[in-house]
Amino acid sequence: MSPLTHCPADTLVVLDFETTGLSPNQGDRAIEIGAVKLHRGEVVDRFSQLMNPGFRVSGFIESYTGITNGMLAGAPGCGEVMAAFADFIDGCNLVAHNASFDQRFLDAELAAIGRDYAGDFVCSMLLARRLYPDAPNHKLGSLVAYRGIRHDGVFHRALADAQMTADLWLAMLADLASGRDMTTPHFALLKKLSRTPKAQLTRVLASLD
DNA sequence: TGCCAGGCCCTCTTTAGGGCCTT
Repeated sequence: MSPLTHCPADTLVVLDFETTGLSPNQGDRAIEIGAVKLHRGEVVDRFSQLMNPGFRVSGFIESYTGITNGMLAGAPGCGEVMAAFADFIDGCNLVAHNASFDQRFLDAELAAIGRDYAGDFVCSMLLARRLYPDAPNHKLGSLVAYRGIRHDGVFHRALADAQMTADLWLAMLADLASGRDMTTPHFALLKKLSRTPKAQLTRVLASLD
């Protein structure tokens, strides 16, 4: 059976975690997952859920995310939420901003419940560094402003950040498609571009023409 | 008591160091 049997190749999930800190290896856990499922550039589904990590989050995290210990007290545990999320992604390819961060938490939280995923990860930040080298910086909020993407002013909440990342992804796809036949998702191509050394980028982009 | 991430990228590099980005 193909790993993408349940999730077509032209469907991908853009996701974002809010967490208790920076490293699952240091005991940090996820506290919120938000995701937008895109099919041929259109939003077809969303996933948004707080989850209780089993301990109190720091004041910094409460302030940074707006997610309070009170909000988490009534939330389901990480295992229950992540099981549902594993069903949601179900073989889809995945996109996140600074994907190495979200991938670490996805790996850790799914491993904790004996689940896995089959899709491939691409990092929107690495791709943005290639496509927008003149941006002030490559933080998600800065890129959204740089590219003129509309948003609702909510930052550092999982679904809002996932939606902005999805919009940034589609904007980058549109910029790449300018003058090119890019009617298909080209997920593998975008992953290749995001990891192309700077010195080779011009040649790779030229190969698309 | 003090410390505590990790992958990618650039450069004053490659026998390394430091900034960026995520919470």
